[in-house]
Amino acid sequence: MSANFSVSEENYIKAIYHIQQSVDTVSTNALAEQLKTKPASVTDMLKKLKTKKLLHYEPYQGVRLTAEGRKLALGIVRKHRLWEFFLVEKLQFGWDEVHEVAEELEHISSKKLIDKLDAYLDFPRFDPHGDPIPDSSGRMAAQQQINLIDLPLNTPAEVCSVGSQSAELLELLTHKQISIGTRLEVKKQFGFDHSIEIRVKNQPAFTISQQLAQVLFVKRV
Amino acid sequence: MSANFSVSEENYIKAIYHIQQSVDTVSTNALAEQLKTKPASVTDMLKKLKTKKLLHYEPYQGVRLTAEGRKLALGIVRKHRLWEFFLVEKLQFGWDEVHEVAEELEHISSKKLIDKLDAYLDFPRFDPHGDPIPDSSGRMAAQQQINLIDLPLNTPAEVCSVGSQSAELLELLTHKQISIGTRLEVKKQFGFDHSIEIRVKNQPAFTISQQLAQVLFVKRV
DNA sequence: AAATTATTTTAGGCAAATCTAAATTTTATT
DNA sequence: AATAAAATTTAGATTTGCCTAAAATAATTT
Ligand SMILES: [Mn+2]
Ligand SMILES: [Mn+2]
Ligand SMILES: [Mn+2]
Ligand SMILES: [Mn+2]
Repeated sequence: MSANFSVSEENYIKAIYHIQQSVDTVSTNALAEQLKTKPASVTDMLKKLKTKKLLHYEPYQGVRLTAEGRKLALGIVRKHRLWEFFLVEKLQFGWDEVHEVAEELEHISSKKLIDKLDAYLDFPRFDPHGDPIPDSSGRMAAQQQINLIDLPLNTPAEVCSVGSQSAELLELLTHKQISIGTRLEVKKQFGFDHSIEIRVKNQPAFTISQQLAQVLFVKRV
Repeated sequence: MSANFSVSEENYIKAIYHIQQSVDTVSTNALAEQLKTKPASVTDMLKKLKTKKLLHYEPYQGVRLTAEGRKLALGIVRKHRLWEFFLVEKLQFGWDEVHEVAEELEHISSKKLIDKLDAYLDFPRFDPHGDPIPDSSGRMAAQQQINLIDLPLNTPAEVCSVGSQSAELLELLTHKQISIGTRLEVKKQFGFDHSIEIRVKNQPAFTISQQLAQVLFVKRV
């Protein structure tokens, strides 16, 4: 029961899982880009993971996780998000500095460890970026985040994650005084450049670009 | 600054450090046994670690850590013991089930993580087995444990670790009602078979074999 | 439909970490 | 000192995960 997979294999499975959230079938190139590796290396790994029955793969046809592959992916996502929660809630990390560390911690194999950590943290349902945490049987709450672009007018919402951690984005967010937890609503949408006008608390409304809105994720409050 | 070492390299460095606690220079065979690998593999790795200046090695001469190697070893030992403390104190693991998990956790690379964990745990000085935890600059308390064989007569002491976790040993300890934290003193030593008579609390004294005494470590209280 | 372009796979190679078997060196014993 | 035994190293393979360059296939454009 429950084989042991390498860090590389786990990273592939998790990446496929994430890409499958938006497309049905995952291409070799998409995986190579996500994993910062080359398409030829991806093909090699796909052949191996197929023999391990973690995914469906036919040459040139792209790839989809099997039920078993999805189960493995959910286990890794669970570990990743629980560790992120731990780092922020207990160790006082900032939400923008936990990802890389969790990228390593998610590969610690002990199931007992992660279940005890879950209990210690009091079974959190969302990680510091607002993403739902699968429970020990792989179930999780529906994604509550939507892109700021898709938030209807005059609907109060709260920023719960950002789609990038680049220094340039963080600089802009700092200047605009937007951070995780900021309450806002959209007052106007401009079709010409897809910029939107938002209002934070009772301050005067201001405009943000399409590019910025696209990396902001919010949930209704 | 501060290069990045593989899990394998780190395990070798830590093993050499531990063996050097009892002998000055570490043999290829001793390392192979400790790491459950073959002497030929050890030789390969020693050549590599030598080029990385972590140890002094001349063919057939055995091996000793350099200052840099020792520093790396202390960092790994620090991580191992802090994680063990975390697992026992926060996650309610038993002291006898933390070693394997810590064996993985000790290779998580973030220095910030380990320093924040240290602070969160309130800078513990000893791990659940009574072994001292190096601080962030590599300093640690002197080893306070001594072998039960070496405890003088009529000196109150407390069991703080056992030299093995075999099921057979644990069965015997359970039967004798000895566990981590048990207070005892040695009442008699028998030269013939090196068995010793000990007394736990106010119960009647009883005898334990040399083999058992040799795997029990205590500190004076 | 043919040609061009993009995607994906194959072929061949490399570095890390391991192994077995054979050769070498050191240590212990006669 | 010579021999036997033990420890260690070398030689040659293997597996994993990655790479580049070339070939094959699929998708798009003319
Ligand atoms: Mn990872
Ligand atoms: Mn997250
Ligand atoms: Mn280890
Ligand atoms: Mn310990």
